[in-house]
Amino acid sequence: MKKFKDIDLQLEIILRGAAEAISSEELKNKLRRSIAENKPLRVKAGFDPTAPDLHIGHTVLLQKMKQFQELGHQVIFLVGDFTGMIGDPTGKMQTRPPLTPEQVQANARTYMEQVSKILDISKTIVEFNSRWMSRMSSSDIIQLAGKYTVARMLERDDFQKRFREQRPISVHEFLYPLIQGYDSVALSADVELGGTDQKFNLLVGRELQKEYGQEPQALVMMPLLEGTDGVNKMSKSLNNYIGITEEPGEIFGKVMSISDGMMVRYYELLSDATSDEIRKIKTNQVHPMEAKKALAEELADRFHGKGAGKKAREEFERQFSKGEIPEEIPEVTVGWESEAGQAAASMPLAKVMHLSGVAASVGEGKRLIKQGGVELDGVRQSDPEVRVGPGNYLLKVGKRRYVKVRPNQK
RNA sequence: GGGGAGGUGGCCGAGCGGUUAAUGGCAGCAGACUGUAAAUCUGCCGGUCUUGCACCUACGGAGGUUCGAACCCUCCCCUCCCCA
Repeated sequence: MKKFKDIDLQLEIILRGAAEAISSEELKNKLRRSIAENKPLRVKAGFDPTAPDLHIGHTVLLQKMKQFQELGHQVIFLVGDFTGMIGDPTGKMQTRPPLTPEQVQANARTYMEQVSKILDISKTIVEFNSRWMSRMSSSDIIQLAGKYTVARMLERDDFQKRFREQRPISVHEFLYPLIQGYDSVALSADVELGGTDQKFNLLVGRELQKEYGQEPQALVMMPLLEGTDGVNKMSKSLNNYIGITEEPGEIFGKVMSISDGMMVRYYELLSDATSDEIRKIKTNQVHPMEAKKALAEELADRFHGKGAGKKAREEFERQFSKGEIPEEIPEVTVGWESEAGQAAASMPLAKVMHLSGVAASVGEGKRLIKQGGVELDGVRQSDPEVRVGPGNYLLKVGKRRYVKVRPNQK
């Protein structure tokens, strides 16, 4: 009974969806040896401890880790708590405030909770790079820094660009790739997984492993997932993300709102669909909307358990295909009070909207009414000054926001 | 150590003494069209109310000059560049 599948099958699974591998030849050799020695590969992937709220963009990497795991390899989930103090210079050049050990622990727990939706945690090694980094002395660090040259450091696109444009590069930013690379040494990684934006850092890992007498790790790079806007990479700060802890209906809805082009990409990077199924979608043999619903259902299921997707889908169809009101609507209690704290006979609808949280301000409420975006008990409102007395109301704002208003009168 | 540039609404970026709550772009929101898609078009886009060309808050911070300052002066904080 073989523990590992044969090389070509493994390789095919590993490279599926990957943007680049360095090199597939090396990877193949490592797999061959793994089979021969009946020894799993040590597969490392690093995560930043500052943002414990994962979105589906992060799961591209996690899916890949899961595939390694299912192939019988040892996956190492590395929390870059030490590197977090530096802040990866990729893209933004802001140094981040260092996290306290308690924060790191708390974040790590949250991480694990979310990651367990994809990975088998019991088979995952979780490491913190502070374990070895915080023990390094200044001279150790100087020694580490001595393993790499400035010229090579400047090969990095980001540094090169900033150097050319005479924008600042802090010296400590050079340490980031070195430490990330050293992590591979400390973990004796056979493979490192990362986004394409990590290419330079991953390559440094290979160099350092050579310096420290290890065989360089193979690299598997996954593309960065674009956000729901279809343009920028998915990120919380751009508010174009789909969080994995979001409600199934929310996940379903957000998937439905992406463009058809993005849908194909999401299929390739997130779905368990076979390449044959994906090809059918690409060639329009499936109605794009149907394909999108299937994807939305798959993802809702993944993060909320089997069945959640179907329920979200039914809810979605009721609300949008049939135009019915949703089953579950949040209720908000609103107090009808005048400034003096007395019970008021009536209040502007716009104010009710503000108090119930569907409008950021009374002014915005009026604006929404004026623009025809507000329905009260199914009747579209047009007068921004309408007043309503205390009572139970069903308020609809825009296409999808519903709220039930309950009075709270003293 | 010396010299210079700059900090404006979520972001980018105009304005440089008085109709400036502040041009424009992006993002966002609403409407139309749809498949809650894209593209497109339209409108909105600091807050409050007694809806007035009203009041409050806002152009890094604190003072000052002025009838009046985002715009001028002083001090402070911060960022960046050049020379050494």
